[in-house]
Formats: sequence, structure tokens, C-alpha cells
Amino acid sequence: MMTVRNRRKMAGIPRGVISRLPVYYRYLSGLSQAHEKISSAELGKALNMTAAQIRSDLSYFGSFGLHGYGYRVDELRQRIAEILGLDREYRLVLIGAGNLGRALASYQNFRRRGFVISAIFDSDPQIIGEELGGVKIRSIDGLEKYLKSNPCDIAVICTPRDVSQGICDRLVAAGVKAIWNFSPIHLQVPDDVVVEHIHLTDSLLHLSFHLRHRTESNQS
Amino acid sequence: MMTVRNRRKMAGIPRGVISRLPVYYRYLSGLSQAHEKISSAELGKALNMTAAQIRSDLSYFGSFGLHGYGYRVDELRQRIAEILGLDREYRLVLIGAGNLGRALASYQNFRRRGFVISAIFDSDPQIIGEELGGVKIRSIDGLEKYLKSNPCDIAVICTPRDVSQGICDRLVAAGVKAIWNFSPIHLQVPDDVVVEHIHLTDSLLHLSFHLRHRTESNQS
DNA sequence: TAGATTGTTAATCGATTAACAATC
DNA sequence: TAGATTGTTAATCGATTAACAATC
Repeated sequence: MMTVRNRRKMAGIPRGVISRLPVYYRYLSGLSQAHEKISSAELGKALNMTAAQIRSDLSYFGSFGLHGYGYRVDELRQRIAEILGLDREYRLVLIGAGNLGRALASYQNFRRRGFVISAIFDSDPQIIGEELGGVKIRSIDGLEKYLKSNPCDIAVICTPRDVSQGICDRLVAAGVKAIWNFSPIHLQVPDDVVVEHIHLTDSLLHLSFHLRHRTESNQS
Repeated sequence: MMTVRNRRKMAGIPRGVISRLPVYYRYLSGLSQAHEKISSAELGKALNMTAAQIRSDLSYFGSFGLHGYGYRVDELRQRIAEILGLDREYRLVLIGAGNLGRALASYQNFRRRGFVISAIFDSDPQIIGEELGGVKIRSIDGLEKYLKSNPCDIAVICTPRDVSQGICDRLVAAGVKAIWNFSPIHLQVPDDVVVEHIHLTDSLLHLSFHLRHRTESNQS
């Protein structure tokens, strides 16, 4: 029997649903062991969402709850982890060992979730050979050769704006399918490549906009 | 005469519009001086949006274009800068001088846009007194006293998850109205306080989700 | 003027929510 | 069983887009 929800499922998961899954996962991960069960109402209260939205989001992937009870925290977290693809390791290469690149390379939280930086590239001869978080900085010239023998899942772009699109093109040509972009430009990529943009300054401007136009309630 | 658009304006600017303004601004800022004019169609092509959306977004704030011509790049950038509140300086305080806090403090791009870090706080006696990007690290104990004599516009939270809500409450009590949150929790704040969350790990999980469920087109 | 592109409306599309039958 | 909460539908709400009159 083909329900409407099944059809929605087939048609693809809405963007909003996908970006809320990590939020649920993060919250569940932060709960103590003592917290055995949680209802959509409780979860919604903690995250400022409606209970209906949470149930609707989860139902895209199956039925993880128990009628009249709620969700078992452990199980729900585990299921979401699977949906998010957290049951394996991901190899990352990082391009650009400036301020931000260095900070990301030494931030150990990503590794904890299974995201391992396996190589760092830069174009500055001054820093090539240095180590960052246990990983040697290589010359950007060797990018293609490295990727050929060491395929990576995700490339992290932390380069200055004017070289980022070029680097991105080289990564895509080398077969990279996912890009984490910290450079302040909108990268152009083919349809089968996913890009997640972290535009720090954009987010600051969002704050200044609200400070400027502050009137009544403007909860984010 | 009260048009429908005016009514929409009164009803508040949609979230999506606000988050696209920085994107427009960033793109226009990246254009060379030689680029005098731009049409909504060109802008849309560069940013993977429809021309209609761009025109509709801008029309919330006025009429900045010229019929049959397009937009003058300089003027449009200037107008958006004003809308975003970029015609003044903002004072930031940063809480938590760990990996990420250090990176943000030494990242000079924010200052260039008028966002100036005026103080850094941490609880670790080992690093209190150190300088980061020309700013001394102070003891978190002095937070309230400092804010009393040095009001700030935006507080940047880079603390570990278990202390972040507490720090946030102290900031709000001290009158801070805008928070840039890098800590991996959903902060609870009153309605008149704006929070921008930067959840780096959430964004990584978005990528792993796409890698896991990769089928046809999944452009971000 | 003819050509081009804006600003704005109405139509479309998609996402959120309220409500409730199903069920533990 | 009675009480509670899920999963799912239909209704609502809001955002995007196509289309076009206005106009430079």
C-alpha cells in the first residue's frame, strides 16, 4: 500500500528536514544516560520547535517511536546516526592552512564523530612541511597525485577567495563529491557534488541586521 | 496608497530574505570596479537563484534598480550595506579562548567589516593575561563588571557545551542583545535577544548525509 | 522609439501545523 | 482499561516563481 507519506518520501527529503536531523542528534547526544525516554513534546520544547514537526521529520525515515510512550533516547540517537551516515569514517583533506584552516585542523571534535583529516595542503613554501594536529602540510602542487592514491570523502576549502573556485574545480576533477567551504564565495559545482557553505561573516551581518532593525520580538 | 508589498513589509521581513542579503552583499563586494552595472538575471546566475527572487527580496527595502537597465553595482552594495547596519562599528566580546576562540580572535576579516573584538574572557588561570590579536584575555569573573563600563553589541560564545547556557544567561542579564554561538547547544534566550548559531559539526553531518544517500542531483 | 529590465502581482509550490485515528 | 503519545492526514501558512505592466 502506497501512502501519501511514502510518495513524499520518494520525492526526496526536504532540505529543512535534513538540516534538523543534526540538531536532534546533537541534543540527544547531550542527554545523560539517566534520560531513557523522550517525547516529541519534550524534544520540541528544548529545541523551540513544534512536536508535530519533529514527528513529521522523523517519519520520513521510519517509525522510531512507541505509541503512548515516546522515543527511547538511545535508540532514536542510534537511528538518526545511521540516517546521517555516522556509522563509518570519513576522510577529509583540508586546503589552506591559514588562521581558520589551522583552527579546524587542531579541533579534535570532528575526529570524535568520525571525520578524520588525512592531509593538509597549502601553497606557501614557508609552512609546507610543518605539522598541524599531527598532519603534515603538503604542497598544493601534489594535490591530484595525493588524491589519486588516497581518495577522500570531503574536501575542506579554507583558501583566500580568489583561488577558491580554482581549487574547487581541481578537487571536483579529482573526483571529490562533497565540499565544506569556508571561503567567502559561492562555489560553482556540478549537480552531483554537494557543498556546505560556512560563511562566518554572513552570519555576523545577520546579527547586525537585527541590531539595526530591532523592534519587537526577533528570535532566531 | 497601501500596496500589498507595503503590507508584507509591515508584517516583517521573511527570514530567508534576511539571510540572502549578506550573500548579495558579499558577491557585489567581490566585483571589480570595472563592473558598473548588474541585472537581477546576471546576479541570479552567479548565485544560483532566480532573478525574480532577487528582485522580490530587494523590493522589501525599496526600489534600487533602474527600469530597462539593472542595478548600479556601487549603489546597490551601498544600499544593502545600510540595510545590514554596516554603517557603524560593533563591539564584540569573546568568551572562551580555546581553539576556535583563538582562531576567531586572530581572524582580521571581521574587523575589516566593522566588527571589533574589544575583550576576551576565559576561566583558565593559565591563559588569563595572554594576548590574542592585540587583546588581553581576562578572567571570566570580571565579565559583568567589564560589560557595565564597556557595553558590547555582540557576544561570541566559544565555551564548552556544559557552561554555555550559564554564560549566555549572564550575558543576557548584563544586557547583551545579540549572541554569536559556536557552542554545540541550542541556547535559550528571551525574545528580544537574537542568536546566530554556527554549528560546525551539524554542517559536516549534512555532508555525510548526502554522501550516504547520494543518488541523483543533490546540489546544496 | 524600440529594447530591456525593473517592481509587483497572482499563481504555484512546498513546508509547517493542528487534529485525530491508531495503538501501546 | 484509561491515559498517553505516536504517525499521518488535511488544512494552513508562507515563500518562490512566472508573468507582465510600468518605465527608463
